[in-house]
Amino acid sequence: MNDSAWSTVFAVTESRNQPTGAAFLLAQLGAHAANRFAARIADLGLSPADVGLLRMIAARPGRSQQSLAADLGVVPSRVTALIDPLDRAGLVERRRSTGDRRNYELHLTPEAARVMDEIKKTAIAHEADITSALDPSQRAQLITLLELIAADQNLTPGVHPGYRR
Amino acid sequence: MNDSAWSTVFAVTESRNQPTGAAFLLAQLGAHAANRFAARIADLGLSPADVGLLRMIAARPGRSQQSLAADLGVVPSRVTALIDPLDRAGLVERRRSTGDRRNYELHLTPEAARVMDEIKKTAIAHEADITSALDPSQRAQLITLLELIAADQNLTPGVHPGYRR
DNA sequence: TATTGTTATACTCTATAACTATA
DNA sequence: TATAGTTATAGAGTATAACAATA
Repeated sequence: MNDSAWSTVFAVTESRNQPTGAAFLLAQLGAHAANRFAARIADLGLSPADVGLLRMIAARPGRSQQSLAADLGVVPSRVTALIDPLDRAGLVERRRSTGDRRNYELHLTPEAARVMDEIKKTAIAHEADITSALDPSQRAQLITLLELIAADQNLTPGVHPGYRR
Repeated sequence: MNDSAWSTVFAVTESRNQPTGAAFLLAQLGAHAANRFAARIADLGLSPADVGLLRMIAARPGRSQQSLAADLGVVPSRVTALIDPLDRAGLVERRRSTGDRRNYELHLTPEAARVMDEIKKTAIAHEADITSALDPSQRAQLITLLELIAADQNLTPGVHPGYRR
């Protein structure tokens, strides 16, 4: 579904030509921010899912595919498919656990470390890009308001709801 | 991909435990707002796409599937699949155009008019729900800041980017 | 020959279930 | 028997291409 289509989905004020509510603006800007980030990391040959996986492994090296499946909320067979390309790309290494030879210990390769640096640079550039219209005071104000809403909506700080359903 | 997964995708500040950037908050709240709206209209037996289609037809009754395809940014065969369930549900009527019998003129049924009322109520409740943490002045402030960003990012007012790619 | 809409086909994403190796 | 991971299969969503009816 493209731009025009989504505009009609979230429209609130039918009396005017354009939807103007805060809910619509949030959905519009949120999708834009997510799309822009996806486009940026696509230049690195990665998908948003790839970045998530790499970060999860970086945060806890040696973790199993099962633990990843649990945290991701997907079935184990899905993790196989998600890790395969990263393995083939030489970014993730599957090492048989010495203690329990049924499971793998997932590790990032040295190459992945270089990629993670690029991802970090990309994330910082992305943040600057998205907020470039605001001065520092406005940016702080925006974050305050957004955090008020996030708390009110019972969103876990730092946890993105994804796009499911 | 679920909550925890997405949190790692957009993380900006690796030195802290949580991502805190405005870009992340926008993506988080935008996805939340879109998900909540989808959940609400699911109670009406509709998908976000259905709502978009109904609104597009309501805004220009008699329009063809081709024009819908163009505005939606999808191929004509996709429109067939999108309209079919709405037709079967008795919400959209395909009338052969008398002038050019190749195309249909799409119209909403009286039943659809009742559904549109429900959608409107839902959208208003949704807006109130999402912004319930803010007082009127804060809500105006938020909209101002979001509109600054939207303009800076060259987003067409009232046009949602969708979740493509 | 060009256009509107449908059908057939294929590709991607994801889940369920059966299977292998290990415990 | 239970667990980690893989493979096989199926269903949803969407695009491409071939087709029928009409122009």
